Amino acid sequence: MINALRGMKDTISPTSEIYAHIIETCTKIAQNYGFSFIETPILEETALFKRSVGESSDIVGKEMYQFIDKGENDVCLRPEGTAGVVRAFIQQKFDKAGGVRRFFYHGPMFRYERPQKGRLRQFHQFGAETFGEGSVREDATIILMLKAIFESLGIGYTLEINSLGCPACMPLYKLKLVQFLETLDGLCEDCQRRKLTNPIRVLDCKNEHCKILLADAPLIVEHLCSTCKEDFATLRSILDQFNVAYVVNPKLVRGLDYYSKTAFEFVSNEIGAQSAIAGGGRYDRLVEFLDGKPTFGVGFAMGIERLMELVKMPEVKREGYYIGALCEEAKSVVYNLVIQKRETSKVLTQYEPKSLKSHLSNADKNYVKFCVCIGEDELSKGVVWVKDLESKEEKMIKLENF
RNA sequence: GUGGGUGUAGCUCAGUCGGUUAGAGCAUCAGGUUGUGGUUCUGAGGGUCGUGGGUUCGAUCCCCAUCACUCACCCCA
Repeated sequence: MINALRGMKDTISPTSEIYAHIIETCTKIAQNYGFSFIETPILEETALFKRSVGESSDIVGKEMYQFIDKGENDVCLRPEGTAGVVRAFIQQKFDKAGGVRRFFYHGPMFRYERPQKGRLRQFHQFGAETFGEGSVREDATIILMLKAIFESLGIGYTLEINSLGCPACMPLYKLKLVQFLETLDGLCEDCQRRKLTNPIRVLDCKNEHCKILLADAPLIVEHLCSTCKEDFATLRSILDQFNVAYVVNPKLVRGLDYYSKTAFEFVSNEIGAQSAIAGGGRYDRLVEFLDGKPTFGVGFAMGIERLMELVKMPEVKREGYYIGALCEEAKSVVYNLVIQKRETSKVLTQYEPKSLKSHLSNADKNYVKFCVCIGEDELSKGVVWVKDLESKEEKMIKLENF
Protein backbone atom coordinates (compact mmCIF):
# COMPACT_ATOMS: atom_id res chain seq x y z
CA MET A 1 0.00 0.00 0.00
CA ILE A 2 1.25 3.46 -0.84
CA ASN A 3 0.64 6.14 1.76
CA ALA A 4 0.94 9.89 1.56
CA LEU A 5 4.39 11.17 2.43
CA ARG A 6 5.19 12.12 6.00
CA GLY A 7 3.71 15.45 6.96
CA MET A 8 1.36 15.56 3.98
CA LYS A 9 -2.36 15.14 4.41
CA ASP A 10 -5.46 14.50 2.36
CA THR A 11 -8.22 16.93 3.18
CA ILE A 12 -11.60 15.25 2.91
CA SER A 13 -15.17 16.23 3.75
CA PRO A 14 -16.23 17.47 6.23
CA THR A 15 -12.78 18.99 6.91
CA SER A 16 -12.51 20.10 3.29
CA GLU A 17 -15.70 22.11 3.76
CA ILE A 18 -14.06 23.98 6.63
CA TYR A 19 -11.05 24.63 4.40
CA ALA A 20 -13.27 26.01 1.64
CA HIS A 21 -15.20 28.09 4.16
CA ILE A 22 -11.99 29.71 5.42
CA ILE A 23 -10.78 30.52 1.90
CA GLU A 24 -14.18 31.92 1.01
CA THR A 25 -14.34 34.12 4.10
CA CYS A 26 -10.80 35.42 3.69
CA THR A 27 -11.30 36.08 -0.01
CA LYS A 28 -14.44 38.10 0.53
CA ILE A 29 -12.92 40.25 3.25
CA ALA A 30 -9.66 40.77 1.36
CA GLN A 31 -11.64 41.92 -1.66
CA ASN A 32 -13.53 44.38 0.52
CA TYR A 33 -10.14 45.78 1.51
CA GLY A 34 -9.13 46.23 -2.13
CA PHE A 35 -6.91 43.19 -2.58
CA SER A 36 -7.00 41.17 -5.79
CA PHE A 37 -6.21 37.49 -6.26
CA ILE A 38 -2.74 36.47 -7.42
CA GLU A 39 -1.59 32.94 -8.17
CA THR A 40 2.14 32.33 -8.45
CA PRO A 41 4.10 29.13 -9.17
CA ILE A 42 4.72 26.64 -6.39
CA LEU A 43 8.15 25.91 -7.80
CA GLU A 44 10.66 28.77 -7.93
CA GLU A 45 14.37 29.26 -8.38
CA THR A 46 16.16 28.56 -5.12
CA ALA A 47 17.96 31.89 -5.22
CA LEU A 48 14.65 33.71 -4.79
CA PHE A 49 14.18 32.34 -1.29
CA LYS A 50 17.83 32.59 -0.35
CA ARG A 51 17.77 36.28 -1.11
CA SER A 52 14.36 37.12 0.31
CA VAL A 53 13.76 34.89 3.31
CA GLY A 54 17.45 35.02 4.17
CA GLU A 55 20.16 32.37 4.34
CA SER A 56 20.41 32.73 8.10
CA SER A 57 16.83 31.59 8.62
CA ASP A 58 16.07 27.95 9.42
CA ILE A 59 13.54 27.92 6.60
CA VAL A 60 16.24 28.40 4.00
CA GLY A 61 19.05 26.85 5.98
CA LYS A 62 17.53 23.42 6.52
CA GLU A 63 13.85 23.20 5.66
CA MET A 64 13.60 23.68 1.91
CA TYR A 65 12.49 21.04 -0.56
CA GLN A 66 15.33 21.82 -2.90
CA PHE A 67 16.49 19.88 -5.94
CA ILE A 68 18.03 20.15 -9.40
CA ASP A 69 15.46 19.74 -12.15
CA LYS A 70 15.98 18.05 -15.53
CA GLY A 71 17.18 21.32 -17.02
CA GLU A 72 19.86 21.61 -14.31
CA ASN A 73 18.04 24.45 -12.59
CA ASP A 74 18.42 24.79 -8.85
CA VAL A 75 14.78 24.97 -7.77
CA CYS A 76 12.66 24.51 -4.68
CA LEU A 77 9.06 24.20 -3.55
CA ARG A 78 8.04 27.49 -2.03
CA PRO A 79 8.40 27.55 1.77
CA GLU A 80 6.33 30.75 2.03
CA GLY A 81 4.29 33.01 -0.20
CA THR A 82 5.69 36.53 -0.07
CA ALA A 83 8.84 35.90 -2.10
CA GLY A 84 6.92 34.65 -5.13
CA VAL A 85 4.48 37.54 -5.03
CA VAL A 86 7.34 40.06 -4.84
CA ARG A 87 9.09 38.30 -7.72
CA ALA A 88 5.92 38.51 -9.81
CA PHE A 89 5.46 42.16 -8.87
CA ILE A 90 8.94 43.00 -10.11
CA GLN A 91 8.68 40.76 -13.18
CA GLN A 92 5.50 42.59 -14.21
CA LYS A 93 7.46 45.85 -13.78
CA PHE A 94 4.90 47.14 -11.31
CA ASP A 95 7.78 48.63 -9.32
CA LYS A 96 8.62 50.91 -12.24
CA ALA A 97 4.97 51.67 -12.99
CA GLY A 98 4.51 52.95 -9.45
CA GLY A 99 1.28 53.33 -7.52
CA VAL A 100 -0.23 51.13 -4.84
CA ARG A 101 -1.09 47.48 -5.49
CA ARG A 102 -2.68 44.91 -3.25
CA PHE A 103 -2.64 41.14 -3.73
CA PHE A 104 -3.95 38.14 -1.84
CA TYR A 105 -3.00 34.51 -2.41
CA HIS A 106 -3.59 31.08 -0.96
CA GLY A 107 -2.14 27.66 -1.56
CA PRO A 108 0.34 25.02 -0.41
CA MET A 109 3.74 25.78 1.12
CA PHE A 110 6.47 23.21 1.83
CA ARG A 111 8.95 22.94 4.66
CA TYR A 112 10.93 19.83 5.46
CA GLU A 113 10.42 19.73 9.23
CA ARG A 114 9.51 17.05 11.74
CA PRO A 115 5.70 17.10 11.79
CA GLN A 116 3.74 17.73 14.98
CA LYS A 117 0.43 19.25 16.00
CA GLY A 118 -0.17 22.27 13.80
CA ARG A 119 2.94 21.67 11.73
CA LEU A 120 2.95 19.84 8.41
CA ARG A 121 5.48 19.52 5.63
CA GLN A 122 2.89 20.58 3.11
CA PHE A 123 0.63 23.16 4.69
CA HIS A 124 -1.54 25.95 3.35
CA GLN A 125 -1.42 29.66 3.83
CA PHE A 126 -3.66 32.54 3.00
CA GLY A 127 -1.73 35.79 2.70
CA ALA A 128 -1.91 39.35 1.45
CA GLU A 129 0.67 41.91 0.38
CA THR A 130 0.46 45.65 -0.20
CA PHE A 131 3.07 47.36 -2.37
CA GLY A 132 3.89 51.05 -2.71
CA GLU A 133 2.17 52.23 0.46
CA GLY A 134 4.51 53.67 3.06
CA SER A 135 1.91 54.86 5.51
CA VAL A 136 1.73 53.02 8.79
CA ARG A 137 -2.02 53.21 8.35
CA GLU A 138 -1.68 50.35 5.89
CA ASP A 139 0.01 48.27 8.60
CA ALA A 140 -2.92 49.04 10.86
CA THR A 141 -5.40 48.28 8.08
CA ILE A 142 -3.91 44.84 7.55
CA ILE A 143 -4.23 44.09 11.24
CA LEU A 144 -7.84 45.30 11.16
CA MET A 145 -8.46 43.06 8.18
CA LEU A 146 -7.13 40.06 10.08
CA LYS A 147 -9.29 41.00 13.01
CA ALA A 148 -12.31 41.06 10.69
CA ILE A 149 -11.39 37.64 9.28
CA PHE A 150 -10.99 36.05 12.70
CA GLU A 151 -14.20 37.57 13.95
CA SER A 152 -16.06 36.34 10.91
CA LEU A 153 -14.66 32.85 11.46
CA GLY A 154 -15.42 32.98 15.17
CA ILE A 155 -11.80 32.51 16.24
CA GLY A 156 -10.33 33.85 19.47
CA TYR A 157 -6.74 35.15 19.52
CA THR A 158 -4.24 37.44 21.16
CA LEU A 159 -2.27 39.95 19.14
CA GLU A 160 1.37 40.77 19.73
CA ILE A 161 3.07 43.68 18.03
CA ASN A 162 6.56 45.13 17.89
CA SER A 163 8.65 47.49 15.82
CA LEU A 164 11.89 46.21 14.37
CA GLY A 165 13.15 49.64 13.31
CA CYS A 166 14.42 50.79 9.93
CA PRO A 167 17.86 51.12 8.28
CA ALA A 168 18.33 54.35 10.23
CA CYS A 169 17.96 52.85 13.69
CA MET A 170 18.19 49.08 13.39
CA PRO A 171 21.94 48.79 12.66
CA LEU A 172 22.79 51.03 15.61
CA TYR A 173 20.60 48.94 17.84
CA LYS A 174 22.13 45.76 16.50
CA LEU A 175 25.60 47.02 17.47
CA LYS A 176 24.41 47.80 20.94
CA LEU A 177 22.81 44.39 21.27
CA VAL A 178 25.93 42.57 20.09
CA GLN A 179 28.02 44.55 22.58
CA PHE A 180 25.61 43.43 25.29
CA LEU A 181 25.69 39.82 24.14
CA GLU A 182 29.50 39.85 24.28
CA THR A 183 29.29 40.52 28.00
CA LEU A 184 27.15 37.41 28.59
CA ASP A 185 28.52 34.06 29.62
CA GLY A 186 26.72 30.76 29.05
CA LEU A 187 24.40 31.45 26.16
CA CYS A 188 23.14 28.28 24.48
CA GLU A 189 24.83 26.92 21.37
CA ASP A 190 22.12 28.21 19.07
CA CYS A 191 22.48 31.69 20.48
CA GLN A 192 26.26 31.63 20.04
CA ARG A 193 25.61 31.00 16.38
CA ARG A 194 22.79 33.55 16.13
CA LYS A 195 25.01 36.17 17.72
CA LEU A 196 27.06 36.11 14.54
CA THR A 197 24.42 35.43 11.89
CA ASN A 198 21.34 37.27 13.14
CA PRO A 199 21.73 38.65 16.67
CA ILE A 200 18.11 39.89 16.90
CA ARG A 201 16.95 36.28 17.01
CA VAL A 202 18.76 35.72 20.27
CA LEU A 203 15.98 37.71 21.91
CA ASP A 204 13.50 35.10 20.76
CA CYS A 205 15.36 32.16 22.31
CA LYS A 206 13.13 29.79 24.31
CA ASN A 207 15.98 28.39 26.36
CA GLU A 208 15.21 29.16 30.02
CA HIS A 209 18.79 30.00 30.89
CA CYS A 210 19.10 32.35 27.92
CA LYS A 211 15.84 34.02 28.91
CA ILE A 212 17.30 34.86 32.31
CA LEU A 213 20.55 36.16 30.78
CA LEU A 214 18.55 38.29 28.36
CA ALA A 215 16.32 39.90 30.95
CA ASP A 216 18.33 43.12 30.82
CA ALA A 217 19.04 43.11 27.10
CA PRO A 218 18.60 46.42 25.30
CA LEU A 219 15.24 46.48 23.49
CA ILE A 220 14.65 47.77 20.00
CA VAL A 221 11.55 49.73 21.02
CA GLU A 222 13.78 51.87 23.22
CA HIS A 223 16.20 52.59 20.38
CA LEU A 224 13.87 53.53 17.54
CA CYS A 225 14.59 56.63 15.45
CA SER A 226 12.04 59.43 15.56
CA THR A 227 10.17 58.26 12.43
CA CYS A 228 9.88 54.68 13.58
CA LYS A 229 8.88 55.81 17.03
CA GLU A 230 6.16 58.03 15.62
CA ASP A 231 4.85 55.36 13.28
CA PHE A 232 4.72 52.81 16.05
CA ALA A 233 2.76 55.27 18.19
CA THR A 234 0.35 55.92 15.32
CA LEU A 235 -0.16 52.19 14.84
CA ARG A 236 -0.96 51.77 18.50
CA SER A 237 -3.37 54.66 18.55
CA ILE A 238 -5.28 53.29 15.55
CA LEU A 239 -5.52 49.87 17.16
CA ASP A 240 -6.77 51.54 20.35
CA GLN A 241 -9.29 53.57 18.40
CA PHE A 242 -10.77 50.42 16.84
CA ASN A 243 -10.69 48.45 20.07
CA VAL A 244 -8.13 45.93 18.92
CA ALA A 245 -6.59 44.39 22.01
CA TYR A 246 -2.84 43.85 21.72
CA VAL A 247 0.30 43.46 23.76
CA VAL A 248 3.61 44.99 22.81
CA ASN A 249 6.15 42.21 22.83
CA PRO A 250 9.57 43.87 22.50
CA LYS A 251 11.14 40.45 21.93
CA LEU A 252 8.90 39.55 19.02
CA VAL A 253 11.11 39.06 15.99
CA ARG A 254 9.94 37.48 12.81
CA GLY A 255 11.59 34.36 11.51
CA LEU A 256 12.13 35.76 8.06
CA ASP A 257 14.94 38.23 7.52
CA TYR A 258 13.04 40.67 5.33
CA TYR A 259 10.90 42.34 7.95
CA SER A 260 11.46 45.88 9.24
CA LYS A 261 9.42 48.34 11.31
CA THR A 262 6.01 46.81 12.11
CA ALA A 263 5.98 43.15 13.08
CA PHE A 264 2.96 41.33 14.46
CA GLU A 265 1.72 37.89 15.33
CA PHE A 266 -1.75 36.51 16.07
CA VAL A 267 -1.58 33.69 18.59
CA SER A 268 -4.07 31.11 19.82
CA ASN A 269 -3.69 29.14 23.04
CA GLU A 270 -5.99 26.32 21.93
CA ILE A 271 -3.97 24.53 19.28
CA GLY A 272 -0.84 23.18 20.99
CA ALA A 273 2.73 24.36 20.95
CA GLN A 274 2.58 25.73 17.41
CA SER A 275 0.42 28.62 18.41
CA ALA A 276 0.96 31.30 15.76
CA ILE A 277 -2.09 31.49 13.51
CA ALA A 278 -0.99 34.52 11.50
CA GLY A 279 2.08 36.67 11.27
CA GLY A 280 3.33 39.53 9.24
CA GLY A 281 4.75 42.98 9.07
CA ARG A 282 6.50 45.53 6.93
CA TYR A 283 9.27 44.72 4.45
CA ASP A 284 10.25 48.00 2.80
CA ARG A 285 13.63 46.71 1.59
CA LEU A 286 12.55 43.44 0.05
CA VAL A 287 11.67 44.67 -3.43
CA GLU A 288 15.12 46.18 -3.90
CA PHE A 289 16.81 43.07 -2.46
CA LEU A 290 15.22 41.25 -5.38
CA ASP A 291 16.49 43.80 -7.91
CA GLY A 292 13.35 45.91 -8.08
CA LYS A 293 13.03 49.63 -7.67
CA PRO A 294 12.73 50.48 -3.93
CA THR A 295 9.06 49.96 -3.07
CA PHE A 296 7.25 49.86 0.24
CA GLY A 297 5.75 46.53 1.26
CA VAL A 298 3.54 45.20 4.07
CA GLY A 299 1.82 41.86 4.37
CA PHE A 300 0.83 38.84 6.39
CA ALA A 301 0.34 35.10 6.10
CA MET A 302 -1.91 32.82 8.04
CA GLY A 303 -1.80 29.05 8.50
CA ILE A 304 -5.03 27.53 7.28
CA GLU A 305 -4.60 24.14 8.98
CA ARG A 306 -4.10 25.85 12.32
CA LEU A 307 -7.25 27.86 11.73
CA MET A 308 -9.23 24.77 10.79
CA GLU A 309 -8.86 23.43 14.32
CA LEU A 310 -10.54 26.54 15.65
CA VAL A 311 -13.34 27.13 13.15
CA LYS A 312 -16.84 25.97 13.93
CA MET A 313 -18.86 25.38 10.79
CA PRO A 314 -22.26 27.00 10.59
CA GLU A 315 -25.08 24.40 10.61
CA VAL A 316 -25.96 23.05 7.21
CA LYS A 317 -29.54 22.73 6.05
CA ARG A 318 -31.11 19.81 4.24
CA GLU A 319 -30.80 20.40 0.54
CA GLY A 320 -31.76 18.73 -2.74
CA TYR A 321 -33.20 15.39 -3.77
CA TYR A 322 -32.52 11.70 -3.57
CA ILE A 323 -34.21 9.68 -6.29
CA GLY A 324 -34.42 5.88 -6.27
CA ALA A 325 -36.10 3.02 -8.11
CA LEU A 326 -38.19 0.42 -6.30
CA CYS A 327 -38.22 -2.04 -9.17
CA GLU A 328 -36.10 -3.07 -12.15
CA GLU A 329 -38.53 -1.44 -14.64
CA ALA A 330 -38.17 2.01 -13.01
CA LYS A 331 -34.38 2.15 -13.29
CA SER A 332 -34.11 4.06 -16.54
CA VAL A 333 -36.98 6.43 -15.69
CA VAL A 334 -35.19 7.28 -12.46
CA TYR A 335 -31.87 7.74 -14.22
CA ASN A 336 -33.35 10.14 -16.78
CA LEU A 337 -35.08 12.08 -14.03
CA VAL A 338 -31.84 12.39 -12.06
CA ILE A 339 -29.91 13.78 -14.99
CA GLN A 340 -32.71 16.20 -15.85
CA LYS A 341 -33.23 17.42 -12.29
CA ARG A 342 -29.51 18.12 -11.88
CA GLU A 343 -29.81 21.06 -14.24
CA THR A 344 -31.37 22.96 -11.35
CA SER A 345 -30.76 21.06 -8.12
CA LYS A 346 -28.47 18.86 -6.12
CA VAL A 347 -29.57 15.28 -6.80
CA LEU A 348 -28.25 12.02 -5.37
CA THR A 349 -29.27 8.56 -6.49
CA GLN A 350 -28.64 4.83 -6.32
CA TYR A 351 -28.46 2.94 -9.59
CA GLU A 352 -29.90 -0.35 -8.38
CA PRO A 353 -33.50 -0.84 -7.23
CA LYS A 354 -33.85 -1.02 -3.45
CA SER A 355 -36.58 -1.26 -0.86
CA LEU A 356 -38.33 1.93 0.13
CA LYS A 357 -36.78 1.62 3.55
CA SER A 358 -33.32 1.45 2.07
CA HIS A 359 -33.91 4.49 -0.14
CA LEU A 360 -35.28 6.56 2.73
CA SER A 361 -32.32 5.61 4.83
CA ASN A 362 -29.90 6.60 2.06
CA ALA A 363 -31.72 9.88 1.50
CA ASP A 364 -31.49 10.66 5.18
CA LYS A 365 -27.80 9.83 5.41
CA ASN A 366 -27.08 12.14 2.49
CA TYR A 367 -28.98 14.89 4.26
CA VAL A 368 -31.22 15.84 1.32
CA LYS A 369 -34.60 17.51 1.77
CA PHE A 370 -36.71 15.26 -0.48
CA CYS A 371 -36.74 11.54 -1.03
CA VAL A 372 -38.27 10.58 -4.38
CA CYS A 373 -39.17 7.00 -5.32
CA ILE A 374 -40.62 5.28 -8.37
CA GLY A 375 -42.07 1.78 -8.26
CA GLU A 376 -44.69 -0.21 -10.16
CA ASP A 377 -47.63 1.88 -8.93
CA GLU A 378 -45.96 5.17 -9.86
CA LEU A 379 -44.95 3.85 -13.29
CA SER A 380 -48.49 2.78 -14.15
CA LYS A 381 -49.95 6.12 -13.05
CA GLY A 382 -47.17 8.29 -14.50
CA VAL A 383 -46.38 9.87 -11.13
CA VAL A 384 -43.49 10.08 -8.65
CA TRP A 385 -43.73 9.63 -4.88
CA VAL A 386 -42.13 12.51 -3.00
CA LYS A 387 -41.49 12.73 0.73
CA ASP A 388 -40.27 15.85 2.52
CA LEU A 389 -37.82 14.45 5.06
CA GLU A 390 -38.25 17.39 7.42
CA SER A 391 -42.04 17.78 7.50
CA LYS A 392 -42.61 14.07 6.70
CA GLU A 393 -45.25 15.18 4.21
CA GLU A 394 -45.81 12.79 1.28
CA LYS A 395 -47.17 13.59 -2.18
CA MET A 396 -47.74 12.03 -5.56
CA ILE A 397 -46.64 14.36 -8.33
CA LYS A 398 -47.21 13.91 -12.06
CA LEU A 399 -43.96 13.01 -13.76
CA GLU A 400 -44.14 15.96 -16.14
CA ASN A 401 -44.75 18.43 -13.28
CA PHE A 402 -41.85 17.21 -11.15
C1' G B 1 18.11 16.28 13.82
C1' U B 2 16.90 14.87 19.44
C1' G B 3 13.47 12.85 23.09
C1' G B 4 8.57 10.67 24.97
C1' G B 5 3.94 7.99 23.78
C1' U B 6 1.12 4.65 20.63
C1' G B 7 0.43 0.58 16.71
C1' U B 8 -5.51 -5.36 17.76
C1' A B 9 -12.04 -5.06 12.53
C1' G B 10 -13.52 0.70 8.10
C1' C B 11 -13.54 4.00 13.04
C1' U B 12 -12.98 4.29 18.73
C1' C B 13 -10.92 0.90 21.92
C1' A B 14 -11.15 -3.76 25.35
C1' G B 15 -8.24 -8.29 26.08
C1' U B 16 -4.86 -12.45 26.91
C1' C B 17 -0.20 -12.79 34.60
C1' G B 18 2.26 -16.60 27.16
C1' G B 19 -2.29 -21.71 25.81
C1' U B 20 -6.59 -24.17 21.48
C1' U B 21 -12.56 -20.94 17.50
C1' A B 22 -9.21 -12.68 19.57
C1' G B 23 -14.04 -9.35 21.71
C1' A B 24 -17.40 -4.76 22.31
C1' G B 25 -19.55 -0.18 20.59
C1' C B 26 -20.14 2.64 16.18
C1' A B 27 -20.25 2.04 10.89
C1' U B 28 -21.65 -1.34 6.59
C1' C B 29 -25.10 -4.94 4.48
C1' A B 30 -29.60 -8.05 4.96
C1' G B 31 -34.15 -9.05 7.48
C1' G B 32 -38.50 -7.92 11.43
C1' U B 33 -44.57 -11.24 7.05
C1' U B 34 -44.77 -9.04 0.73
C1' G B 35 -43.69 0.07 -0.07
C1' U B 36 -41.81 4.36 5.15
C1' G B 37 -35.58 7.32 7.27
C1' G B 38 -33.06 9.98 11.20
C1' U B 39 -35.55 5.25 17.54
C1' U B 40 -35.44 0.04 18.32
C1' C B 41 -34.94 -5.75 17.61
C1' U B 42 -32.44 -10.02 14.99
C1' G B 43 -28.61 -11.66 11.97
C1' A B 44 -24.34 -11.42 8.61
C1' G B 45 -19.74 -9.96 6.52
C1' G B 46 -15.09 -7.97 8.07
C1' G B 47 -8.68 -9.12 11.74
C1' U B 48 -1.77 -12.95 8.76
C1' C B 49 -3.24 -8.39 16.64
C1' G B 50 2.24 -2.60 12.09
C1' U B 51 6.62 -5.53 9.81
C1' G B 52 11.05 -8.73 10.52
C1' G B 53 13.83 -11.63 13.79
C1' G B 54 14.68 -13.95 18.81
C1' U B 55 13.21 -16.73 23.47
C1' U B 56 9.58 -20.87 24.16
C1' C B 57 6.46 -27.20 23.42
C1' G B 58 3.51 -22.79 22.14
C1' A B 59 3.94 -15.45 21.08
C1' U B 60 -1.17 -10.76 19.57
C1' C B 61 1.13 -10.76 24.75
C1' C B 62 8.09 -11.28 26.69
C1' C B 63 13.00 -9.43 24.23
C1' C B 64 15.57 -6.96 19.99
C1' A B 65 15.35 -4.38 15.50
C1' U B 66 12.60 -1.72 11.98
C1' C B 67 8.67 1.18 10.01
C1' A B 68 4.49 4.23 10.69
C1' C B 69 1.55 7.57 13.45
C1' U B 70 1.55 11.11 17.37
C1' C B 71 3.24 14.83 20.97
C1' A B 72 7.26 17.89 22.50
C1' C B 73 12.19 20.32 21.69
C1' C B 74 13.95 23.31 17.63
C1' C B 75 11.69 26.50 14.17
C1' C B 76 7.42 28.82 12.38
C1' A B 77 1.94 29.96 9.87
